[in-house]
Amino acid sequence: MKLENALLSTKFSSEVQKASLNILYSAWWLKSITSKELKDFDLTHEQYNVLRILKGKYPDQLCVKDIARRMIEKSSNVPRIIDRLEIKKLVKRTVSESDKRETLITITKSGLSILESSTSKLNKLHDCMQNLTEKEAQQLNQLLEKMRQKETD
Amino acid sequence: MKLENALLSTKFSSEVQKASLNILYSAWWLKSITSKELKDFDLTHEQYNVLRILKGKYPDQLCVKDIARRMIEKSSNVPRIIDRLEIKKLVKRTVSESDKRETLITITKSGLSILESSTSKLNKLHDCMQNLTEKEAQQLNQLLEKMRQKETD
DNA sequence: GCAAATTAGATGTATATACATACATTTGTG
DNA sequence: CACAAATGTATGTATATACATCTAATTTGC
Repeated sequence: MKLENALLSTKFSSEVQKASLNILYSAWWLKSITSKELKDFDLTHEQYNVLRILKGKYPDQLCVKDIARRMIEKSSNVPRIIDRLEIKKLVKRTVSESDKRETLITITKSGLSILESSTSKLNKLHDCMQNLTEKEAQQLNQLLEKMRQKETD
Repeated sequence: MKLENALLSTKFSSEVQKASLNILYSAWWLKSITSKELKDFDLTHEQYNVLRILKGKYPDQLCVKDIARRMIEKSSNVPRIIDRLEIKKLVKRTVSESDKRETLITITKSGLSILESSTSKLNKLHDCMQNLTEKEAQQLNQLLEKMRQKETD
C-alpha cells in the first residue's frame, strides 16, 4: 500500500521526510502481522524477541543486561518481560555466583519448544510476503544504515 | 550504525529477514531521537502526531475516527491521546450537531503555536541527519512499499 | 580496609499499544 | 414506526515503553 493511502495524506515536505513516516508505518505493519501469529502461542512480540535472544546463546545463560543490549527497542524493560516469561515457565532466573548483582536467565525446554513452533509459523508468513528479492533487501539494508550513519559506530 | 552492532548479532537467515529487523530498529531509532526533542515541549510522539493531523485540516474540525485513520500506528487509542491534549488545552472537544455520536476535535491557538515551535525544532534535527539524498529516499520509499505490496490497496 | 562511586536489577509512574467491551446514537428493514 | 444492526466514542485490562528512583553488590580511590 502506498503511504499516501495508509495515512490519507499527500502532503510530504520531501522524500526524506516521507521516508521517515514510511519507516515508522512499515515497522507498525510488520509488528502487527507478526503479533497476530504470535497470539496463538500467547506470546507478545517482545517476549518472542527475548526467547529468540536466549536461544541464540543456548545452552549458555545471559544476564539481564546482555539481553537488553540485544533488544531491538533498547528502552525495553527486560526484567518485566522476564517476569511474564517466568510465570509461563518459559525461562528461569538464577542469581549469578560470580557477581550476585547479576540475574542469569535460562530458557527452559518448554521455552525452546514454543520458540521453535512459533518461529516456524513466522517463517511461513515471511515466505508468503517475500515481495523483495535478496538483492532488493540488501539495498534496503544499505539505505537504512546510511540513514542512521550519524550514530557512533 | 550497522545492524550487527546495534543488536550484537550476526546471525540473520537472509537479507529479507535482516531487513525486517532493520526496519524495526530504524523505527525505534527515529522515534527515540524525535521524542527527545519533543520532551522540551512536553509532547509525546503520538500527541505530536495528532496535532500535526489536526493542523493539516485546520481550521476544519476532524472527528476521532478521521484522526485514527491518519495515525501512523493504526491501533493508537485516539480518545485517550485527545484526553491528554485536552488537559493541556491544546485541543478542544465538541459534540457534532449533525451526528451526536461524533466528537469533533479542534486544535487551539495554543496547540498551533506549540506545534509550530516543535516542528521547527524537529526540522532542524532532520536537516542535520540528512544523510540520504532525495533520490536515495525515493528509492527507500519504493522498496518499503514493494515490501508491503500484499496489503489491499 | 573502608567510604564513595559505580553497576545490576527491581520497582514505580505516566503514557501508549492492543484489544475487548460498553454505551449512545443513527441507520436500515420489515 | 419499531426495533435490530451498525457506527462512533469512551472505557477497561494486560502488556510495553520511557524514564526515574531504589536497593544490594561490587569496584575504585585514598
